[in-house]
Amino acid sequence: MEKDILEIEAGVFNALAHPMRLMILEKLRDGACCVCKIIPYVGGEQSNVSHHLAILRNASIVRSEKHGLEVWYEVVNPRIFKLIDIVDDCIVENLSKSKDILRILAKERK
Amino acid sequence: MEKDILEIEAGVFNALAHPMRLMILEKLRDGACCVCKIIPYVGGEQSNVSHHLAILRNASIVRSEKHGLEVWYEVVNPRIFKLIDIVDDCIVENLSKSKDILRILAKERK
DNA sequence: TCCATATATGATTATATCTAAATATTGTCA
DNA sequence: TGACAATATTTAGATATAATCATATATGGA
Repeated sequence: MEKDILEIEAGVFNALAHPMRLMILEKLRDGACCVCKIIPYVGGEQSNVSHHLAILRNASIVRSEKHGLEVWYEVVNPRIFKLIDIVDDCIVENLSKSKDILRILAKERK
Repeated sequence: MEKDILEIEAGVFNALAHPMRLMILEKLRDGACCVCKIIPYVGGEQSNVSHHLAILRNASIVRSEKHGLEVWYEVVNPRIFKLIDIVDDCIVENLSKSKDILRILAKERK
């Protein structure tokens, strides 16, 4: 039971573990968006973008809706952005720490 | 430049995208812990656990320290738990929505 | 120094994922 | 109905990842 939850969690993280999919989500920060806008934004093959959209959809991170010929995607739960923001913060923190260390090392070498 | 950040972000999510690694992090919620305690907790081969620890370490999610024969691991930034908690919440939300839908469908079928 | 213990690393195999190209599906309009 | 546009799905080859087994390294003690 507990193990099932971990598998689902891992699935969500896995869906987020690709630069193109993160880029798609950035595009969706401002709200729902047509695939025809997403493709030029992320700059990839149509089939490849579609593939990654399907992965996000299967992980229940986004949902899609048809409007005539177009398909619009939107984020199911905006809290997903909180996740990305936290990771972003942590990365910036780590980077600035590394920078400090480099600076100290540089001084010591003088 | 922007693309580099997305790659690093994806790397962090990727490190979290495995049930055993999430389980290791659960074990580390209470603080630093010896590998010898982690192995029985997650219930896997020693070398396999060690591999997964290395993946978490390479992603700067955990760090290790030797104490005699033992190696102790701890989470670098406890905010990582916030990530897991948010995903957990979202999953629970989704599941309860699905449950509601199933209930409605069941009623309609009567 | 030699041995036992704790952990890490490397090699191998099976499996999953990526990209890109081709093909299929669906909706619109003439 | 037929042709076209937007998107999805399938497929194949290349690449990456996971689990396992065998081996290596480091430490503390006899």
